[in-house]
Amino acid sequence: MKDVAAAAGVSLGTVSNVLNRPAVVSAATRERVERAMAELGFVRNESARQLRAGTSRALAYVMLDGGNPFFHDVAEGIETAAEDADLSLFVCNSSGRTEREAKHLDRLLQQRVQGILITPVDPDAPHLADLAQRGLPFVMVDRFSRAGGHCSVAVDDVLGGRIAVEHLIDRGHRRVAFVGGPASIGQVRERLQGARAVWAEFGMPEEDLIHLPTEALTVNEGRSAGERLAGLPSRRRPTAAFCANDLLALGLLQHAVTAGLRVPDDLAIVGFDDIDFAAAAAVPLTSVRQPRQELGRTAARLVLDEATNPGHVHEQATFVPALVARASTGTVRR
Amino acid sequence: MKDVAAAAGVSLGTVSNVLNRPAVVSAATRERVERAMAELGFVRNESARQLRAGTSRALAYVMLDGGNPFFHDVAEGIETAAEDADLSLFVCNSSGRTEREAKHLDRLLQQRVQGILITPVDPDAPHLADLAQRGLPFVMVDRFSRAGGHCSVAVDDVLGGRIAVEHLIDRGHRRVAFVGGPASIGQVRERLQGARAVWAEFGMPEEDLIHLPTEALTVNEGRSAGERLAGLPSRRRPTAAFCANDLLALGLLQHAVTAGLRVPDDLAIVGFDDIDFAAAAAVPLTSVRQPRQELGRTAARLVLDEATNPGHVHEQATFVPALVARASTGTVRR
DNA sequence: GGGTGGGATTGAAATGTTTCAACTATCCTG
DNA sequence: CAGGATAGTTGAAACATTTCAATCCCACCC
Repeated sequence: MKDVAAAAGVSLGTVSNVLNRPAVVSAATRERVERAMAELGFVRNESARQLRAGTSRALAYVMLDGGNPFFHDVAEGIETAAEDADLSLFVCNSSGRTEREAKHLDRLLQQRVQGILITPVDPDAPHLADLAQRGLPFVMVDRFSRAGGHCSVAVDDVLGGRIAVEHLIDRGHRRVAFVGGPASIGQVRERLQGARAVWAEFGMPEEDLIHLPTEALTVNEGRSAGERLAGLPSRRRPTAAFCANDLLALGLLQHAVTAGLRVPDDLAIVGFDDIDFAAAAAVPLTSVRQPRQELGRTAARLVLDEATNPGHVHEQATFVPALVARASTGTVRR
Repeated sequence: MKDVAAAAGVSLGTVSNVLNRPAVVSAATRERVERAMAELGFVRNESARQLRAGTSRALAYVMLDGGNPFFHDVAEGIETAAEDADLSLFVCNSSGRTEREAKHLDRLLQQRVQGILITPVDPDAPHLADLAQRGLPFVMVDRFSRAGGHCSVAVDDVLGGRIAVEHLIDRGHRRVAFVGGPASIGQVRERLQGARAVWAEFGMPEEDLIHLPTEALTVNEGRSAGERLAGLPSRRRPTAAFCANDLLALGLLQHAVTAGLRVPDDLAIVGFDDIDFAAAAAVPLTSVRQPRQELGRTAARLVLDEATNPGHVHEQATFVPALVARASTGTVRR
């Protein structure tokens, strides 16, 4: 800026005015300054601006699993909202590892981001409580914590579980597997809880809703669950599976097809999230849709409100999931 | 830092020493300062550090399509390398839109990142030339530009096209479709070029390698290509398709299966990239593998070399793609 | 007791912006 | 023509850190 000022024959303050309050400087000077900037290839130094401002013009989203398209879609939603507010978005990926998450948060704190959106590995981890108590605006995405003291955005997972299993009962299934784990993930617990609730309401025997636990919510784990499922004695073998997310469902689907099972006739499958690959699977996957972009946009809205509005009150936004029925549960069982 | 210094009864300089050269300060003072930092919840201000240092401790990757898992894997590779060098990585997504890419680059320039890795929308866009001429280290990932003046990292796409089509010829196919577009994407052109080269070398008639153009490299476009393919008169209809990437291949696969075609018997399919979903498809997809993480790691290595080593010379790293044969091309045609 | 060496600490400058009170020049009004 | 309003411009302070030359203090040696 000093060089620009010299080149244009004006003071530093004027250059700053051109940048920040163009209206107050005369057209002629403005033009001269702008030409000087172009000639010198001037680029504003963001760190100096930040230092002066005390905060960076950025939000951050720390996502749980970059390999899961679901989170990518959430990030898209956040990004559109951030763009509207003229903020940058830093996207970080904890890959499900607590220490990586902590490292990212640490860095973001040092960057003085305006707010943090996070889908945490563990919603009750102490480093999250630190954040809140530091007064940094933050919003939990797709998770709740017992603690409170912050906003959160998620769908009603219990309801999602109910919808999925009710759909299967509707289709005539009387023995159903719930595929998902580990139980440390709140989502998994709640989806299972919803599943069990409808199951009981329809008067089905408890032991006919079989829980096949997995170690993670990945395609690989879905395949391995498929193997275990195939290994069950045929009179105990479920005719349908409700998977805690679409990656599991895709893995299970793949195993089923390779093993020569017909989907949905031999095995019906319901996933969760409704990622784009679900519709694109060779047997298009019935899934419980979450409003992914909407989730992201709302989260961004909340964090911005917390950052700018002194009268902000924390809010737990809950969205309603919806069943998207496709071929993988297509036929009614006799 | 001022507060910390006051609390610990030392000068600013000493606090800085504790942070940056702990060895020079006596154990007792260090301990006192560290306690003060903990008590006050001190967090280093990154913008001030940057302002002083003149550059941020970060790299950036601007990817072309966040919805394509391929780029996510590349980003993972970059991130591991960045972590080793103790740098942050900013991941941005241009979503294939030039103006968004330009906006991201502009921001990154303002942030004074140490280097930029980019899979550009158009490798010859003027704003990329600007970068190079500004002296900012940057590396093109998965793309080449005619211009030179920078490093790049990619696989040999012509060879990839050769491998794919040779595999199909091997399997007995005599009429093959190439699915991909738009031609503005260098990758697409080169993969097609490789395909045509082997096709000619094996003495096949040119008109039996049919180009089905697409508007983008997405699952949806793959499906629509499937419709066009099914619409061909049966004596012109190919028995196999080589798709410019896996998303197209998955879309095509889905359409084929829904339309009642058997894969690979009625239609064999080869994709490109070997993303995780390829193996997980209901008919596991034969694909040309790119070393995705390796690509990212190498790109990061190159940009760091350019940033730190004054004797740096630009390098065009080329990797060799490999065929991963799976069920979608499983049987030899009579 | 004076001098030396070295470890520990300090103070000041520098980094590139933004902001705001103060200043100048110009024009208008009575 | 004095006085005041207005538009445009300026200068200095502040932001939080790092660096480095300078200083201080102490132990040790002759």
